[in-house]
Amino acid sequence: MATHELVKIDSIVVDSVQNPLERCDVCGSCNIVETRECYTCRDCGIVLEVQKLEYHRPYDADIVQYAVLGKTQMGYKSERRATKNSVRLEGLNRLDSHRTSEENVVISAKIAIKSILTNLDFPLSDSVSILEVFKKIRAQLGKGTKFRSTEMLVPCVIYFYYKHNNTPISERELLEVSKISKKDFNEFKIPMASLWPQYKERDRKEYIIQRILEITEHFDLGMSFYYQSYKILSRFYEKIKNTKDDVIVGLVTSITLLCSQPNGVSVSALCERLGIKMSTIHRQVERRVIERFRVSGFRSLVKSAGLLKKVMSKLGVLDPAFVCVDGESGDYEDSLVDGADIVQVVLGNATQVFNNLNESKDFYLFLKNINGYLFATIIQNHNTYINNNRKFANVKSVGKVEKCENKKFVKLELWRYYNPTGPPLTC
DNA sequence: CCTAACAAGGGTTCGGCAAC
DNA sequence: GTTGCCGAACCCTTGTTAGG
Repeated sequence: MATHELVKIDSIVVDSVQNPLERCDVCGSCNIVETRECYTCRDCGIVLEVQKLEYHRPYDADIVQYAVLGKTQMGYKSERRATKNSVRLEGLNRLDSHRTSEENVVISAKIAIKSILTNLDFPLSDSVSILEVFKKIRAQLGKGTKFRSTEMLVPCVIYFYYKHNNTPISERELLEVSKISKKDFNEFKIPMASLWPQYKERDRKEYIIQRILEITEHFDLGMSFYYQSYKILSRFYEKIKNTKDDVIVGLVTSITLLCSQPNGVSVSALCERLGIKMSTIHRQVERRVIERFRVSGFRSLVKSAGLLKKVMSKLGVLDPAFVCVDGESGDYEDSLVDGADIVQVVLGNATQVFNNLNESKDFYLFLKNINGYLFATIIQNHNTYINNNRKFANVKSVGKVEKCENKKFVKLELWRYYNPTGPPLTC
């Protein structure tokens, strides 16, 4: 290899102003032109040592100046042949073109990553980190295995990289701009968890919250919508987490949407934005809310918005701005209260919750199990309950009752608790 | 101004597919 | 077989426009 360094010249010549300060190191010609990246000899195709930044990527001093054997291209083939040093240039080019298969994979991975990031409008600056993950994962895959190829691995790595960083990425759009099939993509999700353990550490809930915020901002629904969705998410997360992130986002935002005043945003538009189907949300609401709490009268997602709102209100997850106005939910509530049975409950730290001021007053919690729903009232004096002929006043649902195998006890799931800001009169 | 026809978007239902 | 999700057909509602 010659003492001078060779750099890529496969660019378009943007001007032909001769640089009088330079002379070709190989042929001595003064016929030097300035391209976008460098100064090039028009007679032999050699690029001079004087550096210019590449227009399409950040300048990398290591590659341009110190690459082993000069991993570069020395002009196009026709250019090399046209010079009087064609034999030597061809030889140098062969040396220059020599790369290991792994180096070729990295190069093709770089190209594939940048191509996908460009198509998805993600910053190219992420490509360096993604490539590092790509290398780590590929090193763990045995030779000849299915997902080792660039076409297979790159889209998978990009997907998990952004999911890990809680950055929303559309699986559908990713597959559209990738060569991997949906089937293969889904197949790779399982081994990926073991190949990249850091992925398990991602805060999935944080990703969902980010998506809720993104939806709120996209449809300009206001922060009350965001907080309400967040509250529903917190309340139901453990019960609804066994599905895709976007479906969870769609479920909680759709519930909020249906419980809020008409604002011109449809559930359909919301689902389309999330890349999920409205029928999926319909089924989720039916299973996770209607069937789970054994609510009757459900017709369909939108038609039963009022019913959904009543259920959410009774569960205590609706903010004041979303709660039903008086009289709106009367019939439903009454239907739940009828036919009560008294349930005896032993509360461990009840004093801290209901009487944090240590006043010398006794508070009694009376509970009713009504078709699996727990209703409660707190009475200051036990005799009040007795003297009122065991009449339940001001009852509200506060939880759910599940019978245990040992019928001496019931499992209580409280839907809300009361901050210890003072002794409650009634709940 | 009224009405009918049409289009478009939203919503519902059901079957298919893939994963378990 | 069950579950979860998607796709597509179909229905419904609403808005627009043309004709009387």
